[in-house]
Amino acid sequence: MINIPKGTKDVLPQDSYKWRFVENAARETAKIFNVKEIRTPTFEHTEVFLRGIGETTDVVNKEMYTFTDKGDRSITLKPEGTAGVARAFVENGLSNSALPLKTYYITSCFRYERPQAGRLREFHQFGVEFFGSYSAETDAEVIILAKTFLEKLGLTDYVLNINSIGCKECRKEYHAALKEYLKKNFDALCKNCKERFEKNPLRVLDCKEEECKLIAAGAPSILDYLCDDCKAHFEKVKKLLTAAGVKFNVNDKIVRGLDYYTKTVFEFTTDCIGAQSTVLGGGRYDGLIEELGGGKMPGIGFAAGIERLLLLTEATGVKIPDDEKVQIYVAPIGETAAFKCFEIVNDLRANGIIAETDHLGRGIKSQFKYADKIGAKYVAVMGEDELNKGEIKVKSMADGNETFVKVENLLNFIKG
RNA sequence: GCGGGUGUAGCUCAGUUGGUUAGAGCGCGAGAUUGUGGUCCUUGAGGUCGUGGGUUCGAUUCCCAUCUCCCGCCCCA
Repeated sequence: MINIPKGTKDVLPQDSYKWRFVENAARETAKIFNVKEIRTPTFEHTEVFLRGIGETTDVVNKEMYTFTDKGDRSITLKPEGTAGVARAFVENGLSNSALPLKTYYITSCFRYERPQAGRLREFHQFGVEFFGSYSAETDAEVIILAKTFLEKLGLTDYVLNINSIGCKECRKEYHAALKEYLKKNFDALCKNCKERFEKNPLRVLDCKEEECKLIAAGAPSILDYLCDDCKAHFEKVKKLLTAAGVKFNVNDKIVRGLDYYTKTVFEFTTDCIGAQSTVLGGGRYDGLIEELGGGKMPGIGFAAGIERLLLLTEATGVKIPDDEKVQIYVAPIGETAAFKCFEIVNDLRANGIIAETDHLGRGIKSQFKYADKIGAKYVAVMGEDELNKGEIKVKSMADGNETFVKVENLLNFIKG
């Protein structure tokens, strides 16, 4: 037997309706916010992610599916959605379109990691990217969109954390202050954080080690170092969210692991699905388009992990509506009747009825069993008698009532 | 990349202190006076007991290795 690659999952026919439920909620939310779908390739030139996500990040350093193709090009399966969309934005000259340009996608992403609860090597994201607006209204709208989406799914067990990590300018000052502070506590830091000190001191704030948490608690806050513009921006985002009735915590310890983020960052987290608690995360990236060779162009977006959302619906008992059931199973008895039933079923389907009939030449009894299993609302039996009279005997599976219906009236009978 | 756990039927799991044909429930198939489902009953199919070595007269059971899946670290959605 050949088995599935590590860290991947089959979505089986009996479960796929749950995925469609999430995807439909995503598309409906996008529609209301006038967000248009964008589809970019599953793989890109590795360069896109090196430049976009940042060469020092863990995602780029140790988690990418990178290979050389037969034309000697370095290709990488997308580990996230934003960089590819940004590349498409630049390449297609979308800065000349009506701005802001609001896009979304539902896509597979790939990261070479050890699988665990809520973490797979191929996973799926619903993501949103807005381009062309610096305004706080845009930040607030993106966050409200995210919340609307989660609400549409019926989710409630989550909290929203927001922070501002400043622009290039104020982050520089903060970095210096943070390093100054960390230097004083350097010996108490965990092994990992000692390395982070040089490469990415911000990440120390995010460390889960007890000693580091203590040190992080006393660290200077980025919020005290924001420049006037960043500060005003963040204040306005908070004000807009509050006015919109969005509950949030300001958490100056949240840091995102992708280099492109600036100013507003946010995470919707839950404690219901294990250690991988972020179900949706994102932020502003005002330097990304330039990094990929475009002009000066702000952007902001988020991505939600579909598998994690599905885990959360399950963990919190969200009721996902059942998949569509077969409306009528047409059961023939004998060859001649089977021919007629095939015709009847075709006709019902042509009229939009979910209809099914025998494929295996089964007896009437097992046809009923089958019809029951697939959840058929009605079973219509056609044998010699019915064939001769031009009728069909329709049984309601819920109450067992049987009615003789003229074949030409069957469609109307089913409809109501 | 590092740690802990796990691996017996499609699924959930028993079991063998090493000994002839390896079990249950669920599911699946067939039947219960041959034109009627969901309950009950009868019956059937389905496992090289994760894989490869080793110990042994004999291993699914003991030992070693390896892989898988699960959980955690790291990181992120």
